[in-house]
Amino acid sequence: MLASEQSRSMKPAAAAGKKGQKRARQQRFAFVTKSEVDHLEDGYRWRKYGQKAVKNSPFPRSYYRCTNSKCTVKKRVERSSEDPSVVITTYEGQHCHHQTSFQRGGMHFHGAATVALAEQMSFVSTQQLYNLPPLRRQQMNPASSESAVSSVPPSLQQLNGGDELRRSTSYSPTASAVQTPSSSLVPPDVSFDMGLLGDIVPPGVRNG
DNA sequence: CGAGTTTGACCGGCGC
DNA sequence: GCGCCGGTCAAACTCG
Repeated sequence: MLASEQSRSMKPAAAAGKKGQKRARQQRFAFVTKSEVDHLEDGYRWRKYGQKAVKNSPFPRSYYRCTNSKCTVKKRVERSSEDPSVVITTYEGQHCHHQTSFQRGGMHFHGAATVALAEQMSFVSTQQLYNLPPLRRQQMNPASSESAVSSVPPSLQQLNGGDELRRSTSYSPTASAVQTPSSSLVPPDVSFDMGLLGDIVPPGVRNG
């Protein structure tokens, strides 16, 4: 019986393979989205492959993967311990394909905007977003957690509940002191060629 | 029947 | 060296 358990021999480097270059290869960007649902419809198909309870938050963290075998994009979804209505979504990697399901009538395109935005920002030097100091999970006092929430621009907290996404969507450095102005949400350097957004989000909505 | 979700167990790295 | 924690896989279960 135990043999079956041993037969697992899971993939090395797969489990917490944070061996410097082993990971940290794909671009990552975190979002702070004000939403009641964890799983935001972004036009892509995600498959949940794990869920874990984290220390900083009473809410579990969900791990999603793109159903596309060619796509190695991963998504981490967790709620803010301070604001249960705030969902922190961390994307890792880039989609090598277009949205898979658009015919879904119930799709909330605001989520699509989120990801589209993410893709656009993906080449904004993710490292900049993750410019956080070498603070592991040690001194992760609740205060640090607040820092993450604090990084949320006031515009987020003032959302009324209708058109929140376009303003609540903001990449957060995750517990970092790197305060990024909302205006940076759409850096002028980035060619917002209406790539995905233009396809998903109406011009009016993109009015950052 | 297939795809997706759920849950438990395990690994690997890091901190102390 | 040990313990803790995050991250991933795999099998089982559920729903369409």
